[in-house]
Amino acid sequence: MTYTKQRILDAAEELFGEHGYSATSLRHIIAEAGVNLAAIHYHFGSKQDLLDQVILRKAGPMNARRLALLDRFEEEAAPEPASVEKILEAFIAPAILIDKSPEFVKLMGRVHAEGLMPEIAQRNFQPTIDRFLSALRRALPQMTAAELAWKAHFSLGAMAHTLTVPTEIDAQAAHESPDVIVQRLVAFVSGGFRAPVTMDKQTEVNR
Amino acid sequence: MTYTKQRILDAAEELFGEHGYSATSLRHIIAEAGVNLAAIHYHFGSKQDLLDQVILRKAGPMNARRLALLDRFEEEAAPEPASVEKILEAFIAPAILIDKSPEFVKLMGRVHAEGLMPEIAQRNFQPTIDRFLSALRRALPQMTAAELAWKAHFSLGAMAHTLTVPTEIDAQAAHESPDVIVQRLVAFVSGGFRAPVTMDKQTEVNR
DNA sequence: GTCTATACTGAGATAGAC
DNA sequence: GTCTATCTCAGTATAGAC
Repeated sequence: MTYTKQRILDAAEELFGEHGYSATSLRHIIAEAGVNLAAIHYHFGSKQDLLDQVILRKAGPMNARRLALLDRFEEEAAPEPASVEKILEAFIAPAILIDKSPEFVKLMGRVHAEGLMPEIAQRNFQPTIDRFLSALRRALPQMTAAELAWKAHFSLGAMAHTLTVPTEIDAQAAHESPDVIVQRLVAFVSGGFRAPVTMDKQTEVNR
Repeated sequence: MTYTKQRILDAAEELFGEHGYSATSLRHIIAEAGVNLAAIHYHFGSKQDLLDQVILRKAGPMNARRLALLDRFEEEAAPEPASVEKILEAFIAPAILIDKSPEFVKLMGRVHAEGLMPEIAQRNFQPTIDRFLSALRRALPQMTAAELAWKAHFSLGAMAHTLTVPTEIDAQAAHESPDVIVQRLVAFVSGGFRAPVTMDKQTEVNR
């Protein structure tokens, strides 16, 4: 990897995380990186592809950490399946605690939030997601596939929203340590997973 | 309201919901609406202000419905406070079931997701949010303010993510009726709210 | 008051010289 | 590999027709 390419990736990670994807122009990035505009298109092809590369550079280690944690928790629980809490912790903690790099955490939150998770990244994440879904199926054998999929969807939403700047939270609460935030989020989504469904009646709203 | 202004609002609501805010150009909107480009700036000032007006046009009735439901549920439960489930249902259902207008539902999801909830809309939503937070405080008197704020934050994330196109869900599950989705989401976030916090130990990840 | 024609600035992208 | 110049299209601003 050339020096120029490296500088572009670093600047892009910082600026995308700080201001979001749309709000960051390639001209901001070249100013921060001290390179020429065309260099971005030479090395990456497009702004979208640059985002892909920024994500993929760190997503690999992040997902490896997730899978390692899941393996460990499953070993510790054997022969029983790992608990819902542990499985969700293995998925969530590496996303928030990744090597003390808050820029990347914010970036991942923004990428989820802006609906930009690109196909390339999606492909990269799919094996990890599949592995976690099958772990959850073992932990919750009575749950239907549709219900599991929805609960995973809700959980991803809660996680993504948490990764972005939490402006809705009191300033005080927002300054809690990442460890505490992980615990709060894991407890919340675990409660959601364990909650029973009540599908036997119309919603009250339509009475 | 002039005919031109009306046409612009309708076209903007449809296109913002369909393709997102950033991906929709003002020139797309004027083509759909059959008006002149400058008419947008005459009537609305800017693209951002146009989005504000699109949201405010329907947010008022939506929040009114939320508050009406909350009032009814609180009356029915009196003298006890309304249950967490009912409070959350009163908040979530109108966002998803709003007058059979899936375009606006998608738009609200995208606005939350792209982090665009503009200040004007924020001001418009704040009284409703405050009303619901105080209802939740009554339903969960033992919960600390920080914990309640975080759980509301997680719930908003799950809801916003759900409003967007649920590509991560199986095609089958995605075609469930809005009623069922409301029930699933209410059950999920209610479980999250009722889940106990376990703040008494370090996360396992750091061992 | 409403709307149109036109132009300005900055965005992402590309071709070609070096 | 890198840089200059240029293209198209975005949001925006304004002058003026009706």
